[in-house]
Amino acid sequence: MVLAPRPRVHSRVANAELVAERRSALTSAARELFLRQGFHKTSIREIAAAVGWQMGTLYLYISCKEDVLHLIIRESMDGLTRSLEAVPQQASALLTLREAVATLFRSVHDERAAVKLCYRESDSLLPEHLEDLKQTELGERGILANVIRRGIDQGEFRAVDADLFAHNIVMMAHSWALKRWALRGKFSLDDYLAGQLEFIFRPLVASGQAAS
Amino acid sequence: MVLAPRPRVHSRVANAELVAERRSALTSAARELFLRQGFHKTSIREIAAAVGWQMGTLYLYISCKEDVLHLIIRESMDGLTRSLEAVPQQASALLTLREAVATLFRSVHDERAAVKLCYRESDSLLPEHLEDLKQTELGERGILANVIRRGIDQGEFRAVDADLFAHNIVMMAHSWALKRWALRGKFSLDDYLAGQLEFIFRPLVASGQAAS
Amino acid sequence: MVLAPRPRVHSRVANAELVAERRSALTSAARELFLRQGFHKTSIREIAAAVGWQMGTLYLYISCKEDVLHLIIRESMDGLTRSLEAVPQQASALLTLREAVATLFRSVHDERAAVKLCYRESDSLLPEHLEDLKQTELGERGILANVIRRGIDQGEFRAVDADLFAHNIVMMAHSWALKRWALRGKFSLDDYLAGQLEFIFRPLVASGQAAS
Amino acid sequence: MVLAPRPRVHSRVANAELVAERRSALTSAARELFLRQGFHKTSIREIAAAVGWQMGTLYLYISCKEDVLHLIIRESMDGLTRSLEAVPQQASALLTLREAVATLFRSVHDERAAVKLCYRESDSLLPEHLEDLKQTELGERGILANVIRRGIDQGEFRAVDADLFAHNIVMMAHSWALKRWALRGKFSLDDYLAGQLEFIFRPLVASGQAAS
DNA sequence: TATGAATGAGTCTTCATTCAT
DNA sequence: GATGAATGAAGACTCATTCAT
Repeated sequence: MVLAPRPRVHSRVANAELVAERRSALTSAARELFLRQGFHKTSIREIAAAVGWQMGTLYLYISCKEDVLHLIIRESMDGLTRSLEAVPQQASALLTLREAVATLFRSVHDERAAVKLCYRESDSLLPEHLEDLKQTELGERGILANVIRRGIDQGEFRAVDADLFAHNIVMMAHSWALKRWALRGKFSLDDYLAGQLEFIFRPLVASGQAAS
Repeated sequence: MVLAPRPRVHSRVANAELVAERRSALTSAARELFLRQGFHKTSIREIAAAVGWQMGTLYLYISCKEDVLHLIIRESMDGLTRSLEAVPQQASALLTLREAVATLFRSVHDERAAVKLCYRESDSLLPEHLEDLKQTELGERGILANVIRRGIDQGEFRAVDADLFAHNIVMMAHSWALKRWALRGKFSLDDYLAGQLEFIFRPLVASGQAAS
Repeated sequence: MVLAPRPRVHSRVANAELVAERRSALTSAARELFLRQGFHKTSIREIAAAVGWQMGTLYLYISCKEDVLHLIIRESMDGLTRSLEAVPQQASALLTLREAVATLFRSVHDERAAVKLCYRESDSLLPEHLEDLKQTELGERGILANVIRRGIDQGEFRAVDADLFAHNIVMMAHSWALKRWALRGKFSLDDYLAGQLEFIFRPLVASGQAAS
Repeated sequence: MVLAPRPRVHSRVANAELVAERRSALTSAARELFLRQGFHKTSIREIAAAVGWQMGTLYLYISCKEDVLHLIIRESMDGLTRSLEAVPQQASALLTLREAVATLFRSVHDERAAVKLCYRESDSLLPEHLEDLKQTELGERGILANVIRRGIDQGEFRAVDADLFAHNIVMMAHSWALKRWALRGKFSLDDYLAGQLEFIFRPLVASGQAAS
């Protein structure tokens, strides 16, 4: 499959280091604003003020408001993917998957602001940025699905639908960011992880006893 | 627990029947617009035009733009709750839950437009309307959790965390609306339901064999 | 030849009389501003202030800044065409042409503001409005050319190129508006008309003596 | 009459040769842009990019955007004047005028881009630059008027108003640049020249037969 | 001489809401 | 109960120009 090249955000400034530095300041200021008041209710002026820039300076580093959202989301999603890819592939698919799930949950927890933004504001993204986001998410799911497939091949796991299973795991992680209001108070992140691991491994391991 | 009274949308028109009739026309026109282009990108003018009203008329039946969103979401969510409450409580918790899950998935499928709106635009709701939405969702989860608890009490189910389990089921349903782009093409609704039932009942029934 | 339908300026207001009245106030205020400071240097805010409206009100009657320019130009050009069409067709082509030229010069004098705008700002017009302007100008030229052709057919005029001749007459008229700085001081409008009539009829009448 | 000294465009660079060379590159790049999209719709950034300079470099050779327009227009108009002045003064005023008209038409054809700019954008010029342009145009008209006056004095031409006549000739030339859309398709430049010569000499020569 | 990041006032346009009729 | 013209603050984005390096 030929993937479209990942979309780039245009900058009027040539110096790549400077661009990276400035954009980092930009995203961390804007992320907070977007999360607090949403993309549409945040004005470009507020963003500039939050970073401490003038309006014109802002537009040296982006070309439209949507770019800011894209930068925030991409930064988080890429970090999340990298964490997942960094999980070492152990001989045991089960142990690998356990580690991957824990990593995923923790990353989503760290990036919960961005994850919420993805669900709330993805329709504000430019089409190519939305497509990029979808591909990234499919990539993450794919990493999990591959571990599951390996476990099935190795006889560790029952022959479940790996894609659907991976989808469920991703949604478990995302819902920690999306539904904190419904979970927080009852669960800490570790509680939540432990609880969900039970539901993940119970249907996966043949004997019915979850890995502990 | 004392619940806040459900918020009402103020109307300048006295005749309750007329109000209901007009609002029904309003929501069905607006739902489509909101889904297609989002709440913020849809102007109140477009909505009026879509229903065939003048601007002034619109404001006889609502008091602000956010009311329209609330009306749409509440209508769908209430319908969804009613469907779930209508599922008959059979002696077997397992059969009851099966039926409830199927009902939930099908309702979410029918109301997928509104479900997407809930995730995308819930921050555009007025605070009291958002709170109402959350309570409604907790109510749905509670219905499922109660069936699960009954199953546990009756010895049909393993002693899982009923709330967390119910939460997972709700997210499975919602993700059918939220992630159609990632599932459609691989699954029909029935495929999806069948696949997820496997994952639902496998960890629930003691022997490890899913109900079929 | 099939002409494109004349472009209409969209208005959000239904009442046609009101639209006409408001637009008349609009154009007379904007004409002066555009003439004094040019289209680009005149802000839409200034226009609104000059008519005594709020910004929103302005956009009830036009849909973009370019519409204002178009309204001004079309109003003048249409008036000019009507004046020319109103010149009675006498038996003598020569007398008819004399009258038409005088009418044209006087109309251009009256509408000199708009004529200057046409030359200066025509590139600011929307493409369809520019095309409309060109057609209108060709129409005016055509009226003169037809009289000339009739004179040739009737043996009153020498067999000149009627289109080119009409073009020259139109440019004589327009240059009264365009080059006042180069003519005024030396010529009054009547002087200018008398002088140009000499140059118009000298090459036209066979014997060489201009009509007086 | 004492003329104001011709306005100079200020440059921060001392080396006169370098300035001339750079400005030549500047005007040829900007002329095209201005003609294609107009003065106001062309940004100083686009101009810099078209010449291949940085923003700062541009401002070493001009002091404001209007200077660029002035440089373009003055360059063309001066060339046009020089062409006209280079026409040899033959004994026959008629032959001299013929040659001058042909030269004028051809120069305007070559410089039609700049001529259009003069009419469209002259109001964007700084006042002193506009005045300079007017003086230049009056100078051109004066050259023609002088030939006509000589012809009258020598008894070759009828006693017409030389200034008005010269004005008409200039407008004939300019309208080739301004109204190509209305003439092109019917006339080549040579056709147009031949046709207009007829109208020029017919009222000028006593007997009524045009010079051929 | 050349660079290029920074400035900040300014641009056109939109839109939720009101109220006299 | 219905109308629809009017409001005016707010929106995103541009751009000629400068100045420290």
